[in-house]
Order: sequence, then structure tokens, then C-alpha cells
Amino acid sequence: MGKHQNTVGSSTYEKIKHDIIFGQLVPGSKLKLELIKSQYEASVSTLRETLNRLASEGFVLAEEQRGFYVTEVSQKDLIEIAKLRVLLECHALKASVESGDDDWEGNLVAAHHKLQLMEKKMIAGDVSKKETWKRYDWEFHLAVIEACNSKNLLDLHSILYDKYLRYQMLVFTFRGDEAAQEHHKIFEAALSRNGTEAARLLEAHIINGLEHTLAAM
Amino acid sequence: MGKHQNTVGSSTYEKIKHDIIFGQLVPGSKLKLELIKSQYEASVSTLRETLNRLASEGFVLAEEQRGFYVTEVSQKDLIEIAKLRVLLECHALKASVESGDDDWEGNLVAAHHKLQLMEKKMIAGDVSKKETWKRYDWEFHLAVIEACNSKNLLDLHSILYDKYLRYQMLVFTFRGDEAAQEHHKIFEAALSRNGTEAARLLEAHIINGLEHTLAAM
DNA sequence: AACTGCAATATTATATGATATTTTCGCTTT
DNA sequence: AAAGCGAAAATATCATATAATATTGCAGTT
Repeated sequence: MGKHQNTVGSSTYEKIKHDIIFGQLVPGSKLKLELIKSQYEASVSTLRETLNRLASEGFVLAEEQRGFYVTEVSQKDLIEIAKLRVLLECHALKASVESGDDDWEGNLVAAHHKLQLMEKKMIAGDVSKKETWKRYDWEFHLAVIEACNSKNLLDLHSILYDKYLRYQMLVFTFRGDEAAQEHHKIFEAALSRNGTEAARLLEAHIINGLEHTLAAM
Repeated sequence: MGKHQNTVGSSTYEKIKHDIIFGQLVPGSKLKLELIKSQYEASVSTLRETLNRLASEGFVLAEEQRGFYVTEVSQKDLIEIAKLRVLLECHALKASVESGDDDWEGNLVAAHHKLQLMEKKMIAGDVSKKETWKRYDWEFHLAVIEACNSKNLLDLHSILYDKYLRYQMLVFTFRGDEAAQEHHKIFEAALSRNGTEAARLLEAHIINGLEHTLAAM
């Protein structure tokens, strides 16, 4: 006993979203229902529910009566997403730094520590744990803004982060030491409650990542 | 011939979304599948697709294996939404004013003109056309920011606008002349390419609407 | 008599396979 | 080439079966 039974719907949602973000499902390709039915072991209706959800988040394109496609990628789209991420994440950061309490600080310290450990391993050459690194990066960025006091903002940011991540995974080349140092500086500025400086550093971090990814596309 | 056949899916989506925004479906109420099946004349599967879409946009709450509920409303949520709308719409406005071409100007003039006519009628006492007014208000706000050159931004804004609108409809009391004047000033500033001023006016417009709605909740 | 815990029952959500529409694509004809 | 036709494939919708949750009723206990 124990593991709480997930519904078929939610687990296929996770799987397909994962496969889009990590590039197993290639941009622009058609998601033929009968074909992916066998791949993901779910019925047509269940798949349609999933694909409709992913469509309204923007990972899938739903063409009326013509089926579903993995959303295309483009440099323009990436630039839009990066800019939006800057806008929302910096805004959230400033609000979070202003109102974060001790729990927030504790959580942030923990998230930064875990990310740093992971980054050391990756800089040392262990690239095997791409997915774990991704999780720690996410947890760090979330920890910074978590005290922004706006569920709506965090929800929007979460989707943008995933879209940005998809592009990073598409051309995966680890920025290594550079990104690690940026994370560290953001961490320090946030912890010392310097919201303006932290936001400046965060913006540079995202834009550096953008340029790194654009160059590799 | 002529009228393009809509799918059952897309038309129930429109209907349910409409009924949530305009308050026919009351906040927090449960959306029992069998019950709304007859109301919206669609099968369970089709409804589930629709409700999943609405859930990921935030109009519906999907509780795993416990069904679907109309999203609750709260003052806190409204404040979050208004602030986000300010953040995104002002950002989009500045970008749009900078890069809008003659088509953009033409479209904006037309949208403003139609809105103004409608507002005159409503100030004169004809409140019958709430839904038409809503459409013109939407078309005006969209026309202002449409040249921002970011589909991602426009998509996010569209959902936020609808969420904000839902609160306005919930307590519907027309702000009349005041709002009309604000629209006019935003229009003039945008047309004269004064992005900073237009953004300032837009922010005040949204915050005034927020306070008007909060006071009536 | 009121309360708690458990089992039987009813209700509801989830998932499936079958059917009805619509689109796509190759072939024929002009 | 372009338009028209029809077979094949894919999507949209539905009715129904299965699995989960909520409710009810009944014992046993306080």
C-alpha cells in the first residue's frame, strides 16, 4: 500500500509535458491520437483532455478538427518568453524580497545550497543528472520569488519557466561556472534584502541564458 | 452555406466561460457533469475537455477525482489580478506605442470611436447592452497594445482581462463618464506616442476600476 | 440517548471503445 | 494544371463500463 493512485489523466499530462520540454516530442510534429494512444497507454478521450490542457498552456497547438501538434519553436518566441520571464520574475522578486519572512529565508538558503552542490558536480563533469539539476534550478528560482504574495503571479511564472526551460533543453549546453556565479550573486542580494540589485542581477542572468541559447539555435 | 460550423467542444467552451464571467455560474459552485450535460447539450467527454481547458486558465478548479468547481472569488484575488494586469498591460502599451505603424493607428482610432459611441449611449441610460459595451472595451484595450509584438504577452493579457472583467460583472455598476474620460486620455496619449504618459493613465484607469469594484464587493 | 466506527449503498468522476463527422489524399476528368 | 469525386484516415462526439468518493444506516460503545 502507500503510493497514492494518480489518475491516468494526470500522469499522461506529466509524461507528455515532460516529453515536450525535454525534446522527446519534436517541435511541430503531429500528435496523432491513435498513434500516441499506444505510446502513453491512455484512451482517446483521456488524451484529448490532456492535449487540451497543454494547448491552453501553450505547449501544444490545437487546430480545430485537424488535430494536435507540438508547439513550434522559434527565436522570436524564445525572445518573447525570456522578456516576459524577466518582467514577471523581477517584479515578483522585488515583492518577495520586501515581504519575505524567516521561513522564506530558510527555504532560500536551503534551495541555494542544494543548487550549488549540484552545480559543483556538473562543473566537475557529471552531466548525467540534467533532470535533477533542472529541478534544483527551478526550486531556487521559485524560492526567491515565493514570498511575492500573489498566487496568480506564481502560476504564470511557472508556465513561463517551463517554456524557457524547453528552449534550454533543446540546445542543451551547460553554462556552468558562469550561471553558478550568477545564482550566487542573486542569492546574496536577495538575502541582504537589496531587491533592486537582485532584480538587476536576475535580469542579467535570464538575458545571458537567452543569448547562450540563441547562439546555439 | 456560409456560417462556419463550430465544433460542440468550442461552443460549449465559449458558453461555460461566458457563464462564469457573467456570473450565471456562481463562484464556488460545483459543476456536476451529469447535471450540466443537459444544460449545455454536450457529452461528458466533451465537457471534461472544456472544463480541463478552463481549469488551466484558472476559471475552473479541477479537484482530482472530486470533480470541477467554478473558481472562487476574493478581494485578494482581484487585487492580484489587477496588479498583474497593470504590469503586463502597461508594459505592452509602451512597446506597442513605440512600434505601432499606420495600421495600428487606424485600428486604434476605430476602436476608440466605437467605444466612445457606446459609452455615450450608456451614460444616457441605456444599460441594456452590457455585453456589447464589454466587447468594445476589450477591443479598445487590445487595440492599444496590439503592436507590442509579443503573441505570448497578448495571450497572457487576454486571460487576465477576462478574469478582471469577471469581477466587474460580479458587482456590475457602470463607472460611466469617469471611465469614458480615462479611455479618451489614454487614447490621446497613445496616439501622440507618449508611452510613459499613456502607461501612467492606463495604470490609474485599472486601479480606479479595481477600487470601484472592491468598494462594491 | 448520543456518539463512534464500520459496512452497504448510492452517487459521481474517470476511462474506454464504438459511432458519426470531417478532413485528407490520390485518382479521374475536363 | 484545376476541379471534382470517392476511398481512407483522422478527429469529434457519444453511451456505457469501471473505479473512486460520499452518503446512509446499522451495530456496538460510552
